[in-house]
Amino acid sequence: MDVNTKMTPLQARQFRADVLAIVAQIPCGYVTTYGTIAAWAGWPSHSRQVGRTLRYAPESRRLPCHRVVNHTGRPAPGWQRQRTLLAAEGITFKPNGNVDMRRHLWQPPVVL
DNA sequence: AAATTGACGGTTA
DNA sequence: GTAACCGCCAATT
Repeated sequence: MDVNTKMTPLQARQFRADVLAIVAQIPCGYVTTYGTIAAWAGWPSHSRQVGRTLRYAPESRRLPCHRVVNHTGRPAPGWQRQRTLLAAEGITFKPNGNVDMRRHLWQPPVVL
């Protein structure tokens, strides 16, 4: 689709669905970033919308949304429990409290 | 309609 | 390593 035009409501609905589907694929012990998810969903400049989607994502989906951090490895602001959940999966942190992205960053499989 | 906000990304100093 | 910016865009005020 045309990435230079505003999202139609239909596209926004599809985007949110794609975001949730991608999050569901993040393996245990790994994390990915908002920007990565946005790009794989087909809207590379919509990383903020990924964050909004996950914030409003219902618990009933039981998605591993704690495995999504920003590009510096910083956990979501105002959600202290996320760090506990990540640590329980074996995620290691840098001295500054961010996720060690070099070890745990997951990227969706490249389509050849 | 205009300004602000935010679970963000990237560059520069 | 940190901090200050700038770009981004739907939702909210």
